[in-house]
Amino acid sequence: MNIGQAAKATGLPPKTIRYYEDIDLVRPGRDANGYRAFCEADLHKLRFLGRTRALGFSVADCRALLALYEDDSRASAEVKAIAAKHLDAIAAKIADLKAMESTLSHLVATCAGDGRPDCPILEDLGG
Amino acid sequence: MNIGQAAKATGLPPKTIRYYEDIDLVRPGRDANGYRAFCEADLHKLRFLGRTRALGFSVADCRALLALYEDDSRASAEVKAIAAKHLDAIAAKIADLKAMESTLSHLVATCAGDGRPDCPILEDLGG
DNA sequence: ATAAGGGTTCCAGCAACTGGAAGGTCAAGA
DNA sequence: TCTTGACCTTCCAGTTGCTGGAACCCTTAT
Repeated sequence: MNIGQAAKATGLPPKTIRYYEDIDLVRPGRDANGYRAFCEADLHKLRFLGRTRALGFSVADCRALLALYEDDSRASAEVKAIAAKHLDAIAAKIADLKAMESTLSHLVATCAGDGRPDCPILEDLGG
Repeated sequence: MNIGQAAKATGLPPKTIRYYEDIDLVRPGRDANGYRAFCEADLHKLRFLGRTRALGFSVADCRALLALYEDDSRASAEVKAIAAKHLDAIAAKIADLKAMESTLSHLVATCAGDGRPDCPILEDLGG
């Protein structure tokens, strides 16, 4: 199976798949003509990576999770630790964004948004 | 006033201030010895940039907002448009993160996190 | 024969800094 | 006076996770 087919099968762009090979996340074989040859196990890994990335894990975390996934003697505590830490990071980001949203929505609400120069948004930003 | 003083006065790291000069967001003068010389207007700009960046605006948006700030004949509609668009982007990010948080918190809650290999997190990620 | 539509590699660039190296400047203390 | 330490300068490289593009090869159909 070519990279194009693998891309369709996994939902990842070909460029991304090449990149994942480049950083050794996946190691497809090669056909005689030099084309990458993806087997089912490769596709499975790629889908795994797609899901972990979609959950916002860093590539480093994805690598660690993949290694744990393939290690039958893993301790689930290791997995949970990575996930819990990421969950904290997500919560922190949400809090940051909510603070920005709160500030900004107040400002936007009070700005007339017409042709005049008076602007509470800029007044606030200017200090 | 040196860059170190300016950094303390604005809360921005010296490296960041140099970077902002590099991309022409601010243009401090120079002393005879080659050191940057920041005036009050420079500090004011830097504080403005610090606040806009803290609200999550891209540097491109910050540049546009700064230009509007310094343009007495601006229309507040332009400012509001930029801010409203950013507000939408923030809301979208929050939604994304909340979805991740929801999925991940369920998974984390169901994982024993002990020494055994059984792991609902990995089972889910594996498909 | 050729054209379209795959595939390959490698290099550059994005955002917004940050770290570090190599070196110039300045003020204070022995 | 010399030196030490804390500044400052420039420039280059690295970060994260891809993405775009150039130049070129392979396969299949017309």
